[in-house]
Amino acid sequence: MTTTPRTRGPRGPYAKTRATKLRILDAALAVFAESGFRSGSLREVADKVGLSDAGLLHHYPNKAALLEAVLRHRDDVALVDFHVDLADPRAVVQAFVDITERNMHQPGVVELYCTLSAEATTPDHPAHGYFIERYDWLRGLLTQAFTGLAERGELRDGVDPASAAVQLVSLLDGLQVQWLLDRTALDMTAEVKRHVDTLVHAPFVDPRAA
Amino acid sequence: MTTTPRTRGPRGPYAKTRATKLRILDAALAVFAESGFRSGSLREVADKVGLSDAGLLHHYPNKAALLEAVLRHRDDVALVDFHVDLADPRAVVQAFVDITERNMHQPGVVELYCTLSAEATTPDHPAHGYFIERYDWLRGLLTQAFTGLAERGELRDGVDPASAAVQLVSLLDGLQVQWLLDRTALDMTAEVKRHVDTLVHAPFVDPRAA
DNA sequence: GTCTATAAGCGGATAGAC
DNA sequence: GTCTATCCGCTTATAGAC
Repeated sequence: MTTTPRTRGPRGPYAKTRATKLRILDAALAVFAESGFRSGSLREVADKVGLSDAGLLHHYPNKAALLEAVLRHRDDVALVDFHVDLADPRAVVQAFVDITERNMHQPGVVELYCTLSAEATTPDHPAHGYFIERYDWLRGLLTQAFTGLAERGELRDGVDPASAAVQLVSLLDGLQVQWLLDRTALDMTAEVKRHVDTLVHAPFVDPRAA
Repeated sequence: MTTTPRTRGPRGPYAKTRATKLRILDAALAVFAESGFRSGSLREVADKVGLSDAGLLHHYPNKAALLEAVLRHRDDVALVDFHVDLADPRAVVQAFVDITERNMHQPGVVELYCTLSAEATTPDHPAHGYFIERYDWLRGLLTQAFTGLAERGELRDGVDPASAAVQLVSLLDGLQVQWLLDRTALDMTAEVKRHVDTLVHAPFVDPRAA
């Protein structure tokens, strides 16, 4: 008794529902990015899609479910682009530079994570657990990468891998706030590159160029 | 014709008003810190103080005015503690380490700036201008300090003062998000010290210890 | 699958009594 | 200086028609 999930496939059954859901996720991303989860309203999302409130709630049972869907969808999309060999420390670090570069061309996504991560620091926020896990994962990934670099003797003396991981993640987040406030104030990619160069024995060349 | 400002002085006229206003500012800080400006409600602030909504609005004409008062008050308080010789580059950099140390003992204040700065990245936010100016000021202060260190040959080779300024400010902000999410995840002060040590020729001793 | 109607509540802000 | 009363708008969510 195998039941095919009927929402799968671009042209399968429920194709229209699937398309609507994607449009809803896009609109919700924009609204939550600009106003956060608490202040962003379902009505504004619905208006953007051309639906009524009730129409929207047919697809996602409530507001928190919609937020979770937005975050899960972003993760899915990100994972498609971001297929990096986790065993290659240089590739992992380079990926963070690349992501920064890409982020400068999608300010909406930057705004989403910036706004939500701050909002979600309170324990009762629906995305609180999500962000704790996310940062744990990011720190772990980078700690492993820096450890790998250290073993190859490519890390500058006195640099602690776990510490370098925390600091790189912090740098990315902090740069985003200043960049969102004033996009002429700084060049995010350049700053991240410069920072990485202070950690790793120069020159840190893109491993894909080899 | 000199008119004495009657709200001045701890025991002068309107002393009660002054005390009430301070209690309001404390309560508002807590509410805006936890929920941000948009989601935080005047009612919650009023309840904390033991006032009605209307009673609160007698002291501050509207919500935005209350937020501005909170931020201005925080600046006043901070300036009292933070009287650093701006001509001494080491003292300025050390002050940022000290502030981080102090912040770990007042998470409410950290939450306030973390939440509001993210929320205020949208141009229509009442604190948008405040945060643009604040970051400009912080970057300028640190750029000057790092330039001074460079002139004395105390900056590591290849470190650009303006870039170091942006990165230190970013690091502080980013650390705060992760710290608020999980206070066991990292030691903010230790990370800031470590970062400064990678910029300045070690050892970077507290100038007050000399 | 999307709508209208409706419930039930909270939001900021004003007017005027005390 | 603080209150009560009130206005009006916006919020999420449900029920049921189409």
